[in-house]
Amino acid sequence: MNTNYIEELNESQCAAVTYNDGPSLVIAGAGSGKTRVLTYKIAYLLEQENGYNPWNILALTFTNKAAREMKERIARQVGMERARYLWMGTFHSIFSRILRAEAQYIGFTSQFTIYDTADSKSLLRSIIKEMGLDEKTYKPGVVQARISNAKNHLVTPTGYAANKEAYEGDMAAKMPAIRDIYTRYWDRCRQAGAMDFDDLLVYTYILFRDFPEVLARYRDQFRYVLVDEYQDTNYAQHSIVLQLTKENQRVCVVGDDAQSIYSFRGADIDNILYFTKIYPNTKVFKLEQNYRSTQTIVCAANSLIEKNERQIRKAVFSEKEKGEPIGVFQAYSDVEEGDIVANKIAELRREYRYGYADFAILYRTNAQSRIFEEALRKRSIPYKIYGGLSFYQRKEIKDVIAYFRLVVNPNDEEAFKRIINYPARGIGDTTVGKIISAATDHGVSLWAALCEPLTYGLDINKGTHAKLQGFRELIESFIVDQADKNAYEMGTNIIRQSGIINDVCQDTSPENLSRKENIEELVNGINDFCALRQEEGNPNVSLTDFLSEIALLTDQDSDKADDGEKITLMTVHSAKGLEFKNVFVVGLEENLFPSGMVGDSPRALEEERRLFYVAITRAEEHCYLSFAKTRFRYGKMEFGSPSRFLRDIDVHYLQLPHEAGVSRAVDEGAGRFRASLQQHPKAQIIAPSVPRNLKKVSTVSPSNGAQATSSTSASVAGVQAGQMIEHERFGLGEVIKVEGTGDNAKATIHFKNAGDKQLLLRFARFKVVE
DNA sequence: CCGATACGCATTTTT
DNA sequence: TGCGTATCGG
Repeated sequence: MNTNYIEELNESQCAAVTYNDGPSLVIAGAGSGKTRVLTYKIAYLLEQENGYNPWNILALTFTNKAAREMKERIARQVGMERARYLWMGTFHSIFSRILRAEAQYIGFTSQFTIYDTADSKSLLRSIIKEMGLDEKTYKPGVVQARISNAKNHLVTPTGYAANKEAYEGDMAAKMPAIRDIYTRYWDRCRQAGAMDFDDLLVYTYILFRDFPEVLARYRDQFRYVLVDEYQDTNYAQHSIVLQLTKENQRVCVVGDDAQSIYSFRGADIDNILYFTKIYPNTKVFKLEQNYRSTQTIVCAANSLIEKNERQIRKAVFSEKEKGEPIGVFQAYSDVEEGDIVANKIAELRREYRYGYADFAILYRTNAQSRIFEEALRKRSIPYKIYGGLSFYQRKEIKDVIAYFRLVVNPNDEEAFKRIINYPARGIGDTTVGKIISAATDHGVSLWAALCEPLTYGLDINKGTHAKLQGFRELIESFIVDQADKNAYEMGTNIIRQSGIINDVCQDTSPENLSRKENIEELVNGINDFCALRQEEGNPNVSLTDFLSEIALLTDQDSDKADDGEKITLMTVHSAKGLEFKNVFVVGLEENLFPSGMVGDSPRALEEERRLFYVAITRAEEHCYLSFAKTRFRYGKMEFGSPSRFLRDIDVHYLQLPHEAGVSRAVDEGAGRFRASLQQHPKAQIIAPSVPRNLKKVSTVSPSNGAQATSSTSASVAGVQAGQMIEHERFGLGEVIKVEGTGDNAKATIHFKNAGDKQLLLRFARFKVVE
């Protein structure tokens, strides 16, 4: 069933989809169907006569979510059999896959650890200490940012040391030792068999640069490369894409320069602005019809972004109704701002019968959320907050994961330091310090030093020695276990035998309870993961598999199809790519939005303006802007003035204040309300100790592995095409076909919400619905 | 090795 | 203000 591209796409979309003779740049205005173009384009490439095989296509995104959604949409068009072989994923996940396969070329093993930003900061902190540098001058965060910046520009320690500009910059910042820190950091990561997020890019670049035969292999495989959100790529990403595509020029990048808001993470808007200079034969397509917002919203956003100097000019338009003007609210205080917004939401709900999920409150900084939480809670309006700690960043989870990491890669320094004395086993900082210096003196990993204390001249007493060897034996026993245990069995084992369970179960204080629940949730997660992989036909799911899966996962990904009817509270950054019927952009004050950090940098100011542009263009039907004249910040009352951005929007599209008549509520309660703040949203989805209704997973019983849980397998035997089933994870779906028999029986199922999947019936957990 | 207290500091965060 | 880290005392 070939897609009818002309009918389902508008003219410019269609042109962008069907042009594939050379490099192309698709400038996709907000709400213009960017993802649609990308998915149709890939489908088109697959469906053409003599078209591409799925494994010939590399599609890079920035989030796992985007990759997953796109893959599902493509699967709907060309079928899962083909879609599953596409190379589609984030830069980081695709590159880590390549690096694991080619690890030996660059002196790593395929088990290398991925350090997250906390790991890398912690390593930097200890390096700074070891070097005897002043931690006030060399703040780990600042040092980390500089090193990250260097890596994003593909500057290695050698290059950095030789780089005059960098050194002068460091001198000016009174941090001449950064180049030495960088060198040590680099070596220590290698010693630990670890890469940080930036390294995944740097080493991929180096791999391709230094081993032309490897590059040739991938270049030949990836006959077409597509990149989403190109405005957010950094120099390293740009360079790798160039390595892969310079020769055959089959590359298509999609993005919107007006939505480039991640320069603080190294994104370089010049990549998109000058793409046509790098690929001189680029054909440029502009998607200018906005299908999301009313004309008023689109025009207002246009009038705003027009004030930016650096951009690719385009004329975004909407053919939806004109809509209402953008309302501007002035509040006397931050608290009143919360009241105004909450009241307006209630009013809109009454007037238009909107659901709660149709509303979003967007702010510049996370700190602003509290005021709105309070206002909404006072009125019993349900809401959910995005942001804050992700599941995998919680301390207790990181502790458990550290065990996993050390078992998979004993050289992992950060994991080692984290658990050498957790749970407490009498190995203090002094001992760890000795291990570190012995290890660095001899150029070996901490683990190596621990295993052979004599060889590396570790000066410790008998008792300590015994404790260290006890730890070694513990980890080694886990390493041995790996051979015949799957991730779930390993996980439960480790938690029990390491003493974590005891530690957590000891006291029954409320916050400890949540720690326990989190660990249970993690165990459930491992179980789910194993089950899922088994359903997909991979019987042996190792701890390594689980680790490489979660290293690059973020909270946003664990898409808990949960909480429906709630108002969304989030930063503008995290709202990118989303849309809501009604959007409130709040805190439009100087020094807040635009952020006070922009100083007098025009580039930074323009980025703030783009951020505001992103915020406004999230709205489909109604958009409101608000500011407060006073606001509590850092414990003090501050006076603010309306954001200059309010004047950037053509007044023609605005409905100006409205001295909203809510001032009665003024500052009553401006004091504190911290006591009763709602828990982190994550808490709501954490499994209660009693397993979830559909699920039948025991976190306690041993040896229950991830084998099919009993209740379902009986009904599974007689599954046939045409039946409706309900899967524990994917929900409702229709059986398309069943192939194979016995243990190999496999069903293709079309899920309403999860797309097409092929599941091994032996493991599949679902029941037939009448 | 843990707890209490002091200090400093503070955007945004796709990986 | 309120959190996370640093430091000191038991």
